Amino acid sequence: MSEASIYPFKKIEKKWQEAWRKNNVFSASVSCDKPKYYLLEMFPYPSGRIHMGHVRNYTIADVAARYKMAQGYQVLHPMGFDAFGQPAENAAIKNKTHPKTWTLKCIDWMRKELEAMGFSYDWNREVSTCLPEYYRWNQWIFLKMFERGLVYRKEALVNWCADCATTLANEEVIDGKCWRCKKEVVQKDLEQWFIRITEYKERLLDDLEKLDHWPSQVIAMQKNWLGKSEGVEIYFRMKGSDTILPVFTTRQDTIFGATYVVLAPEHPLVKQLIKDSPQEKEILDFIDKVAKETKTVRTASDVKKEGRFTGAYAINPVNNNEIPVWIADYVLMEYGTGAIMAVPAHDQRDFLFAKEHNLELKIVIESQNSKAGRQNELLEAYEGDGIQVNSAQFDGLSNQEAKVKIARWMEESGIGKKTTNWRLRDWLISRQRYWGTPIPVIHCDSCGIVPVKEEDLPVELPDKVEFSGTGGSPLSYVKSFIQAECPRCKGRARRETDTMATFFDSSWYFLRFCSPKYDKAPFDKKEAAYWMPVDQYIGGIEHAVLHLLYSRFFTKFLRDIGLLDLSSPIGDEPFLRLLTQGMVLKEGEVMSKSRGNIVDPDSIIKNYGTDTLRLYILFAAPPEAEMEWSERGIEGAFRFLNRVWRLLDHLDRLPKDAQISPILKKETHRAIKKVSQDLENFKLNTAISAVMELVNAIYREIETDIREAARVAVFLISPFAPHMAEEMWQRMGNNESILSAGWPEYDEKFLREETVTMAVQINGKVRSKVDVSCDITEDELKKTVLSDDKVKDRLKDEVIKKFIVIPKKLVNIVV
RNA sequence: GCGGACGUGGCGGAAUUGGCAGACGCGUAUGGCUUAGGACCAUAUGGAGAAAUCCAUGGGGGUUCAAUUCCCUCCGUCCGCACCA
Repeated sequence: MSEASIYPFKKIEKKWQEAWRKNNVFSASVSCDKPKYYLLEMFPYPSGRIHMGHVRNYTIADVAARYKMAQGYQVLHPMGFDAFGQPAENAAIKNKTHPKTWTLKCIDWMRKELEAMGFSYDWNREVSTCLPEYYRWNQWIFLKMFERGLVYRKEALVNWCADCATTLANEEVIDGKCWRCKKEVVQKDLEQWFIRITEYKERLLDDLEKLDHWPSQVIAMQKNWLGKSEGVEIYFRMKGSDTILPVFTTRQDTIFGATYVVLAPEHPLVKQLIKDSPQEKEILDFIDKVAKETKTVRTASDVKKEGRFTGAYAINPVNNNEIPVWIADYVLMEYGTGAIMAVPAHDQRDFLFAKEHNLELKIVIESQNSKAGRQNELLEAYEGDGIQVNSAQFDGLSNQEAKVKIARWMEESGIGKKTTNWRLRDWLISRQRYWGTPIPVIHCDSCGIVPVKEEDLPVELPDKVEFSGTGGSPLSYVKSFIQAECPRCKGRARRETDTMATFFDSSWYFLRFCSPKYDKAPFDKKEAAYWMPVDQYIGGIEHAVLHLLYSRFFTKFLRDIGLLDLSSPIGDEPFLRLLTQGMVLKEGEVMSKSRGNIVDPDSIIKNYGTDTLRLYILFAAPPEAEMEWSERGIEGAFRFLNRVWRLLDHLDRLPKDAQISPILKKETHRAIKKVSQDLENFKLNTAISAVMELVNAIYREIETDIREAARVAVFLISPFAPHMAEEMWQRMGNNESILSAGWPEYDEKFLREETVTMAVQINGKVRSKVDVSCDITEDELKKTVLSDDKVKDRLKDEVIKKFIVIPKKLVNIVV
């Protein structure tokens, strides 16, 4: 390749990035006469280097931002850094640098990389969550939650990652492993800080209905996570005592088939039941054994269900049958009441356990297809629908009907109560780490837990800390930090040393972007009212339940306390549209450091320029699908951009007598229409192919007057390859940035066709084609088609039964 | 087990209120331009066949004049949740 045929991307990209910065073209402000558009990407953790996932995420968004700007929207497109978190602390231990120094350096580095991609961020609005001017508002929001009873401290079994030396929220435990370090998570009894997110569960579930523009997958995942399940709590009485044992079930229709009861080993009743009994020791040993198992082992489906008989009996309240009480590892304390009624005939887990321990089995639902009397042949539990049998007054009903009636009957007779159970737990937010927002609370021996006064915020992180990397929060060794005065009694007190989970920081950053320098509240109510909700949010699917659930909760809470003024069709939901971009793969695997298959964006930018990288990453696959990295693909994108660039030469050499080509005119307007529609719907890969088609058409008509078509091509490519577009636009004689030149409009009149080629089908198979005028009548069309040689040939002796016309597309002759 | 997404050439992918399957790109082939080219230009490119033609959107079935698109069923892949009672 000769140098002359390669477009000077290095020079151009630098030139325009500087121009955009100098002229502040991406700064957003409240405007009365323009519609607003808030475009947001999930802000990155400042690891120091951007990877292809970032590139893809931010490029998708940047195209939308530039398109909306060109269309005349007032676009808010901010960027910031989710800057607290463990990697900084680990780096501190390893490199003997302070987490703050390390983080701020990484932020600088990353900001430069993002700028080199030419992204249209309003850098005046940048926020970093690790700075006191940001995290003081974390503390402020925490205090507001505290005031309203949404924050509490409780000793409980919590998830503990020994490797990270800290607690984890349920949402952070994936397959029993730590979401960050992938090491096994254990349960530990600790006193921790929780947020009562469960208070909002109904709203979090119901409002999912409003999110029409979210991927169904994310909606499903959140529903799943909230895990609403409706059933009945049934009260069993213990034989020989007044103790009541409530169990939860969604299958009250099987209550007559309950042949034993099972408690979780941790159930508080267990110790009381076995006290002084002969099997006490054996059972305590069993409980001990189960407690030592990790959750992954305990819940593995291939593990045999183990259990012990307690020696106690419970009374089934519907028929006064005495049934044995067992404990078993397959019943979990944290769900329902920690106790179940076992119906081995109609629940596979109970079935397996009953077989194992020789327990009674009683059929109460008969499948409609099966014959009665197969009790002894059961090979597995029957979990489907059917007709009630052995169920007293409910015999003969369908089980679905019985479900309703039994629930009502239980409520009326005091045997049970309709209950709704949720999977969602309260959110554990305290972490035993340094690099996070200090929880603004003081422990006083006489006053107990006392919140820090609002005017004393922020509680700043002390700079001087030791990072031993061995046990306990580094903050708990900083005497000057711990020593505090009780805000209430002024006595000597102790400052809380736990910090907040970083998901707290990211649950409201989108609101901070509306007024990032505001110092009277987390955000300016008026500014937020103008910009919110986020019109388009773009990020990875990995936050489907974590960040996206917390953010929805925060927004609702902040609205409830009157801080947020939201009036949109989605009410107190923060994100109108959500796009979850697919992952970038190499040889079918996710790019990752550990796999060593990373392609560094910097090297691509160096060799081909950022416009090529941007174009390629969007062209290779639809935004929400996975994409496979291909070096060949990069070259193809680069070739195409060079082809576009060479249009400048052809414009210089335009023949004096060049005529406007009606074909090219049509192609031009068709391209505007197609690209605009595709951009509207984030069909970016096909938008790019439409631009390619236009460029191909220009080259086919290169002898004609291509000026309009070339101008449009530059516009249409501008969201994807903004640097090249700016440069070409300028070289085509324009002084203003293409960003302020608007977006081309298409005119239907150029799209109208005089004639059209219609396919002629006989019995649904294409047999010929005819060129006809667009406004041909059906009679004339029929005549033309039937006089076509190929058709005549085919139809010789056939009788035409039907003649179907799809205007401008095809005719189908049925014989 | 429950829930979600998906299955189209050698490859990435187009086409959805049912209407010409394979747009666009990659790769490949042939030719041109060239001292040369991994640059550029032109042509071809789902499979079978000399051709007419036939076959083809994971498999099978259905609805229809017409199905990649709608329905049923089976197979397969990916993702989320899960001894959740």
